[in-house]
Amino acid sequence: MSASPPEDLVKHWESEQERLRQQVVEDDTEDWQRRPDFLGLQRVGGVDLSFIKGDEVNACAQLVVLSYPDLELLYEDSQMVALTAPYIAGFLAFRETPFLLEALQRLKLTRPELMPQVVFVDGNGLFHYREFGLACHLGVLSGIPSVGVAKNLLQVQGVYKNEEHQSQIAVLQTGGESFPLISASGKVLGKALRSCDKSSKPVYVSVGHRISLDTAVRLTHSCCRYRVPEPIRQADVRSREYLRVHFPATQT
DNA sequence: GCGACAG
DNA sequence: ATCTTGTCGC
Repeated sequence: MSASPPEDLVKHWESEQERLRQQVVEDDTEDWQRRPDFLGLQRVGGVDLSFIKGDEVNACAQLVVLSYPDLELLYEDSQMVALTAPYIAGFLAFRETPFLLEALQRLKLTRPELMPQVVFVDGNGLFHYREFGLACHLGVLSGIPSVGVAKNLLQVQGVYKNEEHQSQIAVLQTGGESFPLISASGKVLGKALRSCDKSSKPVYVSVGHRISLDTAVRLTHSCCRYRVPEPIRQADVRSREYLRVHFPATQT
């Protein structure tokens, strides 16, 4: 048996994304999503991976569940994992999804009553080269409503990080204001959101699964104490803290 | 060859 | 993702 050349692996991944893309539900499927105050929403999840400096393989996979609307910690799980897939822009899901699904599975087995009603993902959803980013991937494979929130703009489908984009950002004055990210074909793939009053740098929100874009943007804003929505921020903080405690930097 | 490149 | 201290501002 010989390993497939990297280019063959990428071709396989592309076809897998195109196949799973058909299963994405871009609409609100839950009652709480249609309520002005999200009445009925009680648990929001966040996932993230943090890495040891200079180590491409070992990472801490983190899942947190926060209460809504108070955003207090209900559950957290940190697990060291060994990644196998490399990071390739557009294929982040093949690197991270397996370990995020495992975390959700552990929660289901140990504390099923704490399963989140929606999960925030560090990365894009439909705002992606083939409209199937990490948030869609995790959403479809888990069946849980998901939202993608990227901290940096991915130049995709005719959306450019140019002066026009910068001027659109400059118009956003207060938390909650946004503008659409429109593909060359005219579809709104996501929105740039000023997530709080304090930060002028927007986050990029897109549909993962089982939620509409407008609901995803509104929910993201309602989960922001700082620029990054609290579920993702907590997952990031806690996974890095785990690494700091368990893998202290080597001193010279 | 040059630029882009979620995390 | 991570490399990295101080610094300006509320």
